[in-house]
Amino acid sequence: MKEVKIIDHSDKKAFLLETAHQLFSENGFDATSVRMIAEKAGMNVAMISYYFGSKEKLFEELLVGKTNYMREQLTAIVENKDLDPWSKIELMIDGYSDRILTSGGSLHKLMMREVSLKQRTEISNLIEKRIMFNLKAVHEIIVEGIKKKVFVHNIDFPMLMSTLIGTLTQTVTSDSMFFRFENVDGKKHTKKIDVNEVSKRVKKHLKRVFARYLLIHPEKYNY
Amino acid sequence: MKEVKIIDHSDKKAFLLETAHQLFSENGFDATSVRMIAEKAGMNVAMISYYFGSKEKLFEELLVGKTNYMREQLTAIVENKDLDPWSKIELMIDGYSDRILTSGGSLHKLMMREVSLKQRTEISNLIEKRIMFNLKAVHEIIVEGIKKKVFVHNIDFPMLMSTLIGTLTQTVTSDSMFFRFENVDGKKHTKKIDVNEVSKRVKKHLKRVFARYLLIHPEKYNY
Amino acid sequence: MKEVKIIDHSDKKAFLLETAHQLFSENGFDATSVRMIAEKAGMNVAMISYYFGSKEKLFEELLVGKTNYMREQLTAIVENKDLDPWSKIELMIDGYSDRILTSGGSLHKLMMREVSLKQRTEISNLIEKRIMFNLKAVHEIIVEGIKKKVFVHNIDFPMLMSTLIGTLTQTVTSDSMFFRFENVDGKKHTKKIDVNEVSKRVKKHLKRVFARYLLIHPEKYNY
Amino acid sequence: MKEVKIIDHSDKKAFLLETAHQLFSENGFDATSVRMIAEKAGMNVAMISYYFGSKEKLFEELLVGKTNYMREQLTAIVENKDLDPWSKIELMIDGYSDRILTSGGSLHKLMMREVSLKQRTEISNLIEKRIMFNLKAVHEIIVEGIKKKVFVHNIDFPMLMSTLIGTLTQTVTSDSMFFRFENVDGKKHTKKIDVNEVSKRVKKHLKRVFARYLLIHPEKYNY
DNA sequence: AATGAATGAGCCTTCATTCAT
DNA sequence: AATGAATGAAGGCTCATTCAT
Repeated sequence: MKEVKIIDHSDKKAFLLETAHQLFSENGFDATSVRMIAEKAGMNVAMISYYFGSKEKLFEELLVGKTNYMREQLTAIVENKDLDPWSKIELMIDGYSDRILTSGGSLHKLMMREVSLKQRTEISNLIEKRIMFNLKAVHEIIVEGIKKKVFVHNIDFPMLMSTLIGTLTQTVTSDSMFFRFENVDGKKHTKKIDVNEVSKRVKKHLKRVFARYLLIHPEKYNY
Repeated sequence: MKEVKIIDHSDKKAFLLETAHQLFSENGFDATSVRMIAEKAGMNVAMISYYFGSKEKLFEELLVGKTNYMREQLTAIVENKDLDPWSKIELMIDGYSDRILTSGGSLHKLMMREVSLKQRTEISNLIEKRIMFNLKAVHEIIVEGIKKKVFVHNIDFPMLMSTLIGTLTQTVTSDSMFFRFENVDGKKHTKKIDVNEVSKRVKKHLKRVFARYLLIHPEKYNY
Repeated sequence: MKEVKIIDHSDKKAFLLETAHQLFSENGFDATSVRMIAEKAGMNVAMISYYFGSKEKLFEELLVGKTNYMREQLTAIVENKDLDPWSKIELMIDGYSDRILTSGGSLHKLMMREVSLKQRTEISNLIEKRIMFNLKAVHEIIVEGIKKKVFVHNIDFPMLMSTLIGTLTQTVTSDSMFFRFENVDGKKHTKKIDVNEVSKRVKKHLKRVFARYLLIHPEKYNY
Repeated sequence: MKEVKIIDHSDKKAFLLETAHQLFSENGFDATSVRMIAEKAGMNVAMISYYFGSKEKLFEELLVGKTNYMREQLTAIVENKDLDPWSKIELMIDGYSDRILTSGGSLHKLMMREVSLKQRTEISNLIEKRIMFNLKAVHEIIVEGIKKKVFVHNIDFPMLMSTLIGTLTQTVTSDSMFFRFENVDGKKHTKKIDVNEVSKRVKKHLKRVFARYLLIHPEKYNY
C-alpha cells in the first residue's frame, strides 16, 4: 500500500524564507547567493526560482511577511480611544524599538541598506511604501495631540520622523560602537552592553527627546 | 634652464578616485565593478590594481581622503577658546550637516552601509575608527558644558550621538520620502524640496533637539 | 514496467577528466587553463567548478584515479607466495615500466614536475604519499630477499629507489634524446625508436642493474 | 662639478640574472613573474625586456652561464692521459653529483622540468643540446674503456645515461622523501639527512651501480 | 512538483610587454 | 640609458537563472 505524503508544501517555502532571512541579515542581499540559501535549507538551487521567480522576489515576499505585525500594532494604538496622545507616542516608541531591535535589528538594517542603495527599485519602493504607511499612523497621533493642545504646534514632522527612525537605525548599526565612550559622568562602561539594556536606554532616550520636543508642558514628565 | 613639468601624474589617480566615488555612491560597493570604474574613467582595468592594489584599497583611500576635512574642522571648534559650549554644539551640528548632506550624502550613506554590513572588516573598522575619532571631539564639548553648568548632567551620550548621526543619515537616506507628508500644520509641501532647504531644516531641527536635551535653561534660546 | 536509464551521468565528468589529462600532459598544470579544458571538452567553463570544485581538485581526482591500478598490482605481487624474491623484483620492474611509459609517460612526468615544483602543496603531498605507499611494497620484497639470503644485505634502499624511479623518469623525459647517440658498439640507431623497443630496453636494463646490485649470485642470471 | 657614475652597467644585468636564478629555483619559471624579479632586484620591470628582450631570453642566458663550468670540467677529465677509464668514470660521477646537488639541485630541477615540459621549445632545445654535449664526453670514456678491455662490451649507453642523470635528478627531486624509509638493515634514519651525507651516498651508490654494470672484473673494487 | 545539470555573463586580479619621456 | 605608466589579454572562479527530465 502506497504511503501518502502529508507534507504541507508551503512548509518548504516558509523554511526557505526563514533561511533567506537569516542569511540576508548576516551577509546582506548581494553577498548572499541563492546557492547559500538553498544549501543551508537543504534544498535545490532551482527551488528559489521555482517558488519565488527570482532572488529579488524572494526578498520582497520576505519583507512583506516580516513587516505586517508592526503595521497592525500601530493601527491598534492610533485607534485606541482610551489613550491620550502622549501615551500613544510612548507606546509607539516602545513598539518601534522592540521591532527594530529584534535579533540585532538585522532585518531593519537590511531594509535601510536597500532604501539607501535605491538600486533594486522594486524593493526600495516596497520598503518605502511600508515605512510611509506606518508613519502615517504616527502623523495622526501628533495631529491629534496638537488639536488637543497637548503638543506644541510648530513641529517639523518629517524631521522628527528622521530622528525617530534614524536614532533607532543608528543604534542597531553602530552596535556597541558608541558605547565604547565612557559616559559624560566619567563612569566607564565596564559591563558588556546587553541587548535588553540597550532596548531600555533607547526607549528612555527617545521618550525624553520626544517629550521635550512635543509637549507644551514637558516638566510634568520627569524625563 | 631646466624645464618644469606641469603635468601632475596624480591627476589620473585622482580622477579614478572621483569616478569611483560617484559609482560607489550610486550603486554601492558590491554592485560597482572595477570594469565600470575604469570604463567610465576612460582607463584600463589594470590601472586600479596598479594605482591602489585592489578595489578595497581604492575604497579605503577614498574614505580617508574624503573624511579628513571634517576631522580638522571639528578639532578647530573644540580648541577654540572664544566659544561657549553651546555655540560649539551649534557649530558642530552645522559642520556635520554640511559634510553629510554634501552631494546628497552619497559618501556618508556609502559609509554607513558598509558599517552596517560589517562584511569587509578592514573597511568597517576604518570607518568606525574615523567616526569614533570625530565623536571624541563632541564628547569633549559636552563634558566642558557640564563642568561650566550650562548643560544638564544626566546625559546619555552614546544615545545622543545616535540621534545626531542617525537623524542626519536618515535625512539623506529617506531623501525626500518623509517630505511627502503634508506637514502637521496642514500645509502641503508643494514646492520640490531642494537641498538647501533640507540643510536649513535639519540644522534647525537638530539644534532644537539638542538645546532641549542639553541645556539647563533652553528657554533662553528660541528653538 | 519501469524504464531503466542507460545514461551514465558521470560520462561528462569522466570526459572532462580525460581531456584535462591530455592537456595537462601536453602543457603542464599552470599552462593549461580551465577555459582550454572546457573548450576542448565542448563544455562550459563553469562545469569544472561544478564537478570538481576547482582546477586543483580536478587534478587531484585525476591523480588518484590514474594511480590506483599500480597500487593494486604491486600489492598482488608482494602477497603472491608462489614467487621467489627476485621474480617479484622482475615483475615489479615490469609493472612500473609499463605504467610509467604509458602514453609517453605524460602523467608520470606531470606528477614528477609537480613534486619537483613543490608549489601546490596539496598536490605535492598527495603524489608523495602515493609514491611512498607503492615503494613500501618494494621495500617488503627486498627485506624478504635479504632474509632468504638471496639478496646482499648492504643495500642503500633510498638510493636504489632513486635509481628505479629516476631511470624511468629520465627515459620518458629525455624521450628519444639519449638515443641520438650511436651506441658504444659503433652501430648507429638508424630506425626510429618506437615505444615498444624502449619499453623492452628499459626493463632489461633495470633488471640487469638490479640483479648485479641485489643478488648474491648474479652469475646465475644472464643479465 | 658633476659626479661621474662609475657603475659597471653589466653589474645590473648580472644581478638581475642572479635574482632570477634564485626565484626560478624557488617557484619555477611560470610562477615567477618579471615583476617579482625586478622588485627583488630593486629595479624597474621594464629592465628585463630592456636587457634581455623577454622573460624567456633571460632564462636562456641564465642557463648558458650556469652550465659552462660542467662542460669544461668534463672535457678536462676525458683528455687527461694519466687516468685509467674507471678513474675517469669515478671523477665524472663526482663532478656530476657535485654540480647537480649544488644548492639543493634547484637549477637542475628547473632544467629538467623545462625539458620534461617541452613547451618553450627554444629553452628545451637549448638544454637538451647542453646535456647531450656533456654526455658525449662520457661516451668517449666508455668507448675507451671497452677498447682497453676494462669495460664489458654489451653496454646500453642511452639507458645507462638515464640511470646516471635520472638517479641524480630523483635524489634532488624527492628530497628527503625516500629517506623516510627505515633502511633494509632495520636501522631507522634518526638523524636529519644533511646535504653532505646525501652527496656521499649518491656518489657511492652510483659508483657501485656503474662498477657492477661496466667492469669486467668488478670484484677488484669493493663496492 | 521538483531537481541535478548546464549555461553564459560577469567578477577581481595578474600577467609580460610596450610606450612616452 | 633607464623608467614609471599604461595596456590588453588572460587567469580562475562565482553568479542567478534555465533546461531537460
